[in-house]
Amino acid sequence: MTIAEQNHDPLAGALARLAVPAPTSFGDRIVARWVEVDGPVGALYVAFTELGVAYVRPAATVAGAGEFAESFRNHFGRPLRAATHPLAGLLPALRSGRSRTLRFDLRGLTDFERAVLLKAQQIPAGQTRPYGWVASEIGNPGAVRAVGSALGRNPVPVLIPCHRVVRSDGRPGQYVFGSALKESLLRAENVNLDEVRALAAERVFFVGSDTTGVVCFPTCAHARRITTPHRRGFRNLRQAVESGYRPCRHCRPAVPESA
DNA sequence: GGGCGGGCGGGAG
DNA sequence: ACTCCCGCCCGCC
Repeated sequence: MTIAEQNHDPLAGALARLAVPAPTSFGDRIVARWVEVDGPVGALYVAFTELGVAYVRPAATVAGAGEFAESFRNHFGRPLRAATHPLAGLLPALRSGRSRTLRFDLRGLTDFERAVLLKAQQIPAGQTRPYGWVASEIGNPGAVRAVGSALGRNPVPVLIPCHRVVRSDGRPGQYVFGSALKESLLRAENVNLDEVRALAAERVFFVGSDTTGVVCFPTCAHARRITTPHRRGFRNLRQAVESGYRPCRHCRPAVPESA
């Protein structure tokens, strides 16, 4: 029986009006859609609801679209069907590594988890920040491991770039899909992991310019512009501040909590 | 320089 | 509500 036919039946019509309160099509309010798109290091399955992107998996980490849809149903309790075309803005976001204008459906998450993900989203492509930085920035400087846990539950990896959150000793750290994929993602956006590693071997985790007196995380766009003769490395931020440097306003290196 | 415990939020009973 | 227990950690011995 169609909606039009129901409308000729007073009872069915009344029920239909109760059951369909919103302007968008009933189907799209229940059924989420999925697409397969090219990501920076291979294909991605991307599911989205009426609110935005809700679930992302690298195609290589699931057996196929069927398993992806089943996993989505388990997590979100609603069906998933193929979309005719990708969500607007999805492909540009993947191309640029910037997802700030893309909409996400993060309703299933706690406030803490959302705060962590929104902060991770602010890390520019090609740069990294430590877990402790995310914790400080969201106002919970001690919640470092909780940040790791929250990132581990990121339902929309790659798009919300939890792979840009790394260990403070310069190593990439763990990743939902393994640290190898984390490294690949970082290399794909031209993070110089070899340089970071070389600096870490010399216990350098912050880089400053002796002309500007500004100290940055090594991957900060401003740190990369410092010419070699003026580049100065620091083991920790306290050391830099004691030498008269101030934290960069763009990458905002945080004071170690135990200092 | 590797191991250890502090530390916090979340989730399962 | 109140345990536990765990985690993409951190910095200090």
